[in-house]
Amino acid sequence: MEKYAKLVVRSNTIHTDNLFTYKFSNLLIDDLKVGHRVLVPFGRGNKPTEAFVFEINNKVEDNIRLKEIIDVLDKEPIFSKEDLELVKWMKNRYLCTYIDCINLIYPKGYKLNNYKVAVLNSDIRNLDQLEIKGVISSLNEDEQIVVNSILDNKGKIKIDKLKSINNINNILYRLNKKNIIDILWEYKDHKNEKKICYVSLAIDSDYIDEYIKNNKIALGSKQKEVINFLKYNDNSEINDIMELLNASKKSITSLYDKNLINLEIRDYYRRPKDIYSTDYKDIKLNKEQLYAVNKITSEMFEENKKPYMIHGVTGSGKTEVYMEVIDYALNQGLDSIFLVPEISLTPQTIDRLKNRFGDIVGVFHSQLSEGQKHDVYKAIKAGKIRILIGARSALFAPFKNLGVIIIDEFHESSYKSEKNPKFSTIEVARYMSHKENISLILGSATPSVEEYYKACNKEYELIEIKSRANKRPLPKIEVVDMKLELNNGNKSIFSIRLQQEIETAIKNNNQVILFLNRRGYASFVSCRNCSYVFQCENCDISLTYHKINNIGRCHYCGYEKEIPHECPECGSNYVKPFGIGTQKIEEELKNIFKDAKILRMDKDTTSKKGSLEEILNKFKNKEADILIGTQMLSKGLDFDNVTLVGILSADMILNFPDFKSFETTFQLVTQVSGRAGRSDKEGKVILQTYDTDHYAIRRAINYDYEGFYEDEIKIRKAFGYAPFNNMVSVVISGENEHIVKQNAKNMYDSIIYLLKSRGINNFDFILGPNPCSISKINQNYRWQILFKDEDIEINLLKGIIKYICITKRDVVFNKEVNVSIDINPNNIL
DNA sequence: AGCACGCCGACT
DNA sequence: GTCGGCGTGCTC
Repeated sequence: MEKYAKLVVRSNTIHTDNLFTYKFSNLLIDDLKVGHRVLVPFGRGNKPTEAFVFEINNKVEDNIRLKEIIDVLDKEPIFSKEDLELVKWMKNRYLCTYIDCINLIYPKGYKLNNYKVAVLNSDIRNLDQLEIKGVISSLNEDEQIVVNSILDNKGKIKIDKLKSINNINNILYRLNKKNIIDILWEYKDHKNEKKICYVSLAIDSDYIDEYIKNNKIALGSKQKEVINFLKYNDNSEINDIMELLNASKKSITSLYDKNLINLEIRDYYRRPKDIYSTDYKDIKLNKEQLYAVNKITSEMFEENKKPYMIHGVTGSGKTEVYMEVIDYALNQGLDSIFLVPEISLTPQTIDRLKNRFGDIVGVFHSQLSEGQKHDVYKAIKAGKIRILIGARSALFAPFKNLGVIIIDEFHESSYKSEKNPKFSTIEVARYMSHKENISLILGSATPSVEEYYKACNKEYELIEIKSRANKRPLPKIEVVDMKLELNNGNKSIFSIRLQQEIETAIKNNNQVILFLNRRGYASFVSCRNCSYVFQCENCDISLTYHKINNIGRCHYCGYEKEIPHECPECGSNYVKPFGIGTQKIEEELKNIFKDAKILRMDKDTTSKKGSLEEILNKFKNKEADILIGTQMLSKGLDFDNVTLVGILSADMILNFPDFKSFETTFQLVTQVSGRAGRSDKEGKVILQTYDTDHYAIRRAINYDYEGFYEDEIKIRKAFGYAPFNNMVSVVISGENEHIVKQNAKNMYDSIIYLLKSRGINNFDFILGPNPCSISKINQNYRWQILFKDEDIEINLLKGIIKYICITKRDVVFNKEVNVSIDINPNNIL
């Protein structure tokens, strides 16, 4: 009997993004299942290629010549039926390729090792020595060299090894034509699975010396050392022993031959190191927290339950609620996924989980190496990890009995992926929770307006936590009008009020956090004479000034340039940095508070591994009075001794050209303010702004989320933004500006043509084509067309975009442009 | 994409 | 006749 498999091959292009049909023979018929990873010959050269089985059928529709599956790559299928459904759903939802989705669910720990070989043709192989010699002598010199090297290598050689020979491709081609050699693909199955050898004593440590003496076993001095070492460190890794005792592998394995030790090969699981540490506190839940826990745990096994949204003020102890829920699930045999916006910014949360649950807590995020990802993947499959904390990609961990998904600070933009597939973590989690009856919990002090709207429409079970866990009131937020400040002659970045408060705080031995949403020293450098602005050479972005090396740096591509004293345009000496960044804050602060110890936390000071933890630890240990930072300090940090938070310029985000900027401002002000007064000490917040009347500011200083929501939702409705409409962004980019522009226009025309043919004549829902706000990144010009699903059904709209951008890609677009589709993008720059 | 093949012009 | 470069077209 013969069966047929439809599968997806690993090939990084939309041109092969299809299900391909292969047949497979009796050999595999019992072993091969849907979800298996297999090896298939692919393309004209039949290159061995990794592939994923999506369907298995007994019949095949049309009689195209089918190739045969070579091999099954794993014992068990790596994907469940649900996984494959999820892949198909995501592909359709985000208009990406199968492989994009597969890469999320299955880390590419496995590398196929492909190579081409030249072998003697079977006709030649069957000849006797003398006849072969005859054939060889009929060849030219080059050909003889090649055939002889094949003969020297037992009739088969890797083509790579012949590369030093001139014109090798042609020689091989000719030999192949003359029917002397065949050229074939071969592969080596190289699994990226580290194994580690563990060494233990075969005899009880108390009796081993006696055993050696009685049996008259002769040992070298190194071997004696090893035995002694094992007496106190039984079950050690062989590598450690070799390193610590400077022993050779042979000296250890010969102990095995003498029956003194056991060797055991086990999977090696690299645990990421923890640097940050907190003290364990025994915490009693308050009424509201208990209600939340009971609500969620009591419904855990109910079908068709709604996802939960916990709206709890900052410091309301949401993490405690999550941990209780995880604990309950654990006791019921269910595993949990705990998602955080960015793993590197949440050492405190990781630590709390590890403190409470120990070794079964795993950490997963996209900065792990492929090997490390694979380790975590395997540990989860083996049941060694029951709770996984991680960034958005952790959502796809291969738990068998997943019971709980928590999305903490779910309003954060990092939950929307910017890479293919450009998925929304909340959307995918809701899909999974619905399909597999998982308890989904979204938590935030400042829910996104979109999701809160859905909660109001009863799509979520809304749980409010209004009291802070420590029963302290939220810190009072005081607004300082920077216009007045300027009128009164204060040109500094710091208002008089803020300076006073900083001084008081330091005097009382308390700590201060200052927040500014821009790193670097100055936002741009320009000439006062001719208003020339220093720009990145690769991007349409002005360079941010970094004073340390007197350089301008592009925050998009990393381009750096030394800033000259003279203007390259007009030659004047009036080149000056403008705007403020965290570096400048630090500098000015040092001038005002000469004795204060200051730490700065932004992307520039935390890029080195462990440096973030170092800064946090230093601040926690009161080695500094003031911590200056960007966004990254708004997230969940817990410092007992901070009594003052200064928000230096709330306008920076407010004036950002994006429909979400008011929401972002409200969220940041609330989140940053929440860093003050987290323990027994009362906290205070000073907020500096030029726009004291803006509703985002006014609502934020009163901690009035509902009020802000009411204001904001009206605006969203009036302008047709989320949650009332979906938005689809298509960005066309490439090195040739003219072709990019032409292609964008081409796409627009094609879409108009298609819409007209369907009787649609109102094109108001299409914006563009226009150059993107950032019209060039990394030497690539960018044009954009934006769509809203106003007056058009979202699936029709997506169908049309899919048809133009994917199905008819080669007709509409040039080969050298890149087309990127984003459903509900975070920003439209 | 990435691979193989074929066409063409240059060179011996 | 031989060599190597590039353009083209397909992938069960």
